[in-house]
Amino acid sequence: MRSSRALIPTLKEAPADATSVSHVLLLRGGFVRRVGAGIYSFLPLGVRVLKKIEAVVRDELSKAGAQEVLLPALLPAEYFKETGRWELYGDTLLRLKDRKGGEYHLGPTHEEIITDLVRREVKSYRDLPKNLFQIQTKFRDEPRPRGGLLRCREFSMKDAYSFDVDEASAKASYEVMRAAYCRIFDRLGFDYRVVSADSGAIGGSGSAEFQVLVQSGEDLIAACTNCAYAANLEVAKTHALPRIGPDPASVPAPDRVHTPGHGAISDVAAFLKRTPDNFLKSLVYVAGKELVMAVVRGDHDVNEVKLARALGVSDVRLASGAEVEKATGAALGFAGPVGFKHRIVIDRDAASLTDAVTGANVTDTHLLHVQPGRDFSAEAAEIRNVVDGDLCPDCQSPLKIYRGIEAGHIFLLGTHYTSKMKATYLDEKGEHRTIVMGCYGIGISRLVAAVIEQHHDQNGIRWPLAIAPYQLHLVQLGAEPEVVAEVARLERELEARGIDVLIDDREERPGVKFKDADLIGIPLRVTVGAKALKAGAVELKPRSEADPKKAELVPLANAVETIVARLQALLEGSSKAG
RNA sequence: CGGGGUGUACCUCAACCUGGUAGAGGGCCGGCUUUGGGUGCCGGCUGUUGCAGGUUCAAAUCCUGCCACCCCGACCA
Repeated sequence: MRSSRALIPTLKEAPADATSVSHVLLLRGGFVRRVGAGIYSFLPLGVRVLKKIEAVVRDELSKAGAQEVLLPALLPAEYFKETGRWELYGDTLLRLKDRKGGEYHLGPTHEEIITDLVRREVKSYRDLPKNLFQIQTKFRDEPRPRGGLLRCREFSMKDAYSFDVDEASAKASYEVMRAAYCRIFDRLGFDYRVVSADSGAIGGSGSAEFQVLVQSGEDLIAACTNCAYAANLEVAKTHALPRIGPDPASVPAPDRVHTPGHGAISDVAAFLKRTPDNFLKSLVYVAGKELVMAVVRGDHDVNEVKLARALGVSDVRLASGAEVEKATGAALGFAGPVGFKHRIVIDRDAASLTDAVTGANVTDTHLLHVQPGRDFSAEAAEIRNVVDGDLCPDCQSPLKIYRGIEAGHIFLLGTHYTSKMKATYLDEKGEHRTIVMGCYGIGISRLVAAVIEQHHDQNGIRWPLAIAPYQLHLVQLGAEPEVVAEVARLERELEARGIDVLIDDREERPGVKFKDADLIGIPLRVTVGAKALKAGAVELKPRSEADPKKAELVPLANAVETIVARLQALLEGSSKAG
């Protein structure tokens, strides 16, 4: 492809509404344009990247035994009504009506639709297992789209669904998909971790996320520095901490202390000359209609997802200042578990504290010498956030906290959907049994952004070869006949070798072309100009080389072979990454 | 949905506070120049100042309402 004929509108300046690196570079490089909040058009370069990612995904999934289908995006309401998700999904579901007033929605995910297909077509244990996937546009009316392609309301997703005769078989299907996902993420050149995760609204019994590790990621994950343990902070566990404080038997009775104006833990700690880990931090939550106090060590934070799970509710919210003051009878900052009249949940590592300090439920007052279990009773559970340096629950090595982008998520659904939708088969004995299901998602368009978040420098994108929009950027400098002829020869011979070449034949100054080449980020660049041609050579420079002057002179006679060899080496390099 | 912010040319922004004919740079078009990391000079095109009301002789500017977008939080591929 020749740049002079292509639509590759690069921008010198970043549009003001883009903040994430990938968003800025996708706009500046001419890959996408914004149409509305969380709605994007893909330009030619963007489409090429999408297609390359899709090709890798299709290849690995078909190797894993999955078959591609294409389900509609426009869906009658009846399917989601059947499983209750018509109500459950809430405002995230994009609903619409047809001319007759019939209720429809745009598909945010397709468990119901695929299950309906399978229950109609699969009748016998002989028909199982099945694994079906599609690559399709999904619609979710996100409360807050952000970061360009990182979180869209319309986005491309690969979703796969497995159907098995029983749990053991479903688990095997799940493991096959997990392995396929690892190969996909390896081939795409990601630095990623597979982490245990909460199943969330999709439901089901187990799940793992594929988290691409980047500083700008919105998810927090805890990963062991020694073994394979890794988990989303929402579910991460730790080995119990050693007890802090003296022998419980030696702790005197609680004693009030005047702490005027010192509500915050750090303030009181400094005022009382103690460290925050001597404190029991007490937060009042509303779970359903019930008030609950969550108690963690002063240097720890409550994890609301874990708290909700410990309480057996779907979510909790922090009580308002007024609610807290009504419940404790004291100003905000002086709540404590001793004498608290509602349910109390204490974090395991707070329960082992002895001789602790807590709020006294009296304004400007704290209690010293508080002893969990002796002075108040509470249910113990792991309800705090894991922090850097906590110990791995499996091997007790230190955990480290990373930030990540959730790029893939796999679920063991069990019979969550199939039982509601009566998707059954006849077993060998002629008895009806419920199909066991798994589902597997990859955010294809999100991956485009994730790649850039992980592969860029101050000059632009650095695509891994496997998904670069073109494999080679041929930069033509000047328009002397010998330059034009050499460019044409390379174009012909390289394309004959099956290489995707983007040729910058625009009438632009060299600086403009080099800047654009760095911005667009094609992994290998060949420069054809009078200067090198005089020496009978062209210049070769990988995008990964930061030094602008460092280019390799390659004699014309070897140019094609050298380029092919370099691309081969790059491909092997990127598939080893991650 | 809570909090914060922004809407002026294709892009980045100024002018708004203190009302008086809407500007710069980049881009784009033309000319000359330059030709290995966004060349320099000259000329040119581009606007219902987000929308609707209101106040005023006069509104980008002040007031009211609405809309859109971005960022931070609660949710998710």
